[in-house]
Amino acid sequence: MTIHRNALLLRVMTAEQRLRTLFAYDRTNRIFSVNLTMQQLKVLILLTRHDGIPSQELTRHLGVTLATLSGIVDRLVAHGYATRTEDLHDRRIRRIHLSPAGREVLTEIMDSGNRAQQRLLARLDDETLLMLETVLTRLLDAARADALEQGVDIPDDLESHSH
Amino acid sequence: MTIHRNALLLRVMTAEQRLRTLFAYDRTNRIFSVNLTMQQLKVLILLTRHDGIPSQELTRHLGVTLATLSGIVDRLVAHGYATRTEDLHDRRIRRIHLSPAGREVLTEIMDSGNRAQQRLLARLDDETLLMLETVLTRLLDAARADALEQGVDIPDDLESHSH
DNA sequence: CGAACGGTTAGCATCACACGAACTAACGTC
DNA sequence: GACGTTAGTTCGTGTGATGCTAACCGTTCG
Repeated sequence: MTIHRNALLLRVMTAEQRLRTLFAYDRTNRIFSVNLTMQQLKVLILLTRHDGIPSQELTRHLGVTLATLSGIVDRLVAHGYATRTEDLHDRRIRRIHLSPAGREVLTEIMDSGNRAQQRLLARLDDETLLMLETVLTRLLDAARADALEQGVDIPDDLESHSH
Repeated sequence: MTIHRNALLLRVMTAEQRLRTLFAYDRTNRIFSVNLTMQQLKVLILLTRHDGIPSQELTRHLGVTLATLSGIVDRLVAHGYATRTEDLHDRRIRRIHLSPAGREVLTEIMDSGNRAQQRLLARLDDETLLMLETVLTRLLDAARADALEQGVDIPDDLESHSH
């Protein structure tokens, strides 16, 4: 049983990998049209998981000084992708937030294969779609259980939608 | 029927989006540790779909001159991420190839949520895994049909494994 | 009040990219 | 073979982003 299960897991992961390969490198990806540097992208990614993070903490994640980070954030703010606010309890602290435009551009970059994938979904018969829905629902349940075990934050919309 | 199907498609896509959100912004992503600029990353992405592409075509995709591209490729070659070869029929033409190291780093960047995803798969019961396998197989079939219709190249390992 | 802290600014250096110009090798046509 | 065109590389120049240290200012805390 375990051997069969391992083979099954492997088959699933291999198939997934292949699909991902097909989608991941879509050259219509937003990354080709957006004007972001790597450090800017890294900050945006960090803000997705830690919106409102203080600058000091960002410097630790990025491994740069406050002076450098200040410049990076300046330029993100100038692009409209991030905003700065003062901490409520300590006015020295600047909290850096992802702006709606920043979130949007990041979503577009990360959703690189979405359009192609939607084309594929439209080709599936209803039975397969229902199966996929079941699987995804169980995966989301597993994700929530996993997150609980890891003590990891779950995005609000994920959590509120479970009920 | 169509209304039901549309609702089903929407549910599937929404669930997928949620899962993707969970995985996409993992800050252990290789992107935080690799020393690549955006233009270099773009070239690597392009090479994944068009390995051995002539320089001239790369300039069109990137929207830069040959002089600029030459520098970018120089640095990718220096990093060990790409190689240059001469075209077999026209010795003026340089074909740019993704190196194994280049492919590896790109795979690591794109597979940002892979470890977390494997943890989730291990939580699924066999029935769900079998359903997932069926779905993925059908998705791959759809992908191949889609690619044929679009006249798009399929990576060799995808094609050879269908038989 | 003074020391410590968080963030910003200025100055400087480096790197990558971007372009046009110049150059060389290669190709195709006459 | 001569010639015009093409593909790519190199060079020089300029720009922007990043990276650091030092100085500065406002804020916090003992």
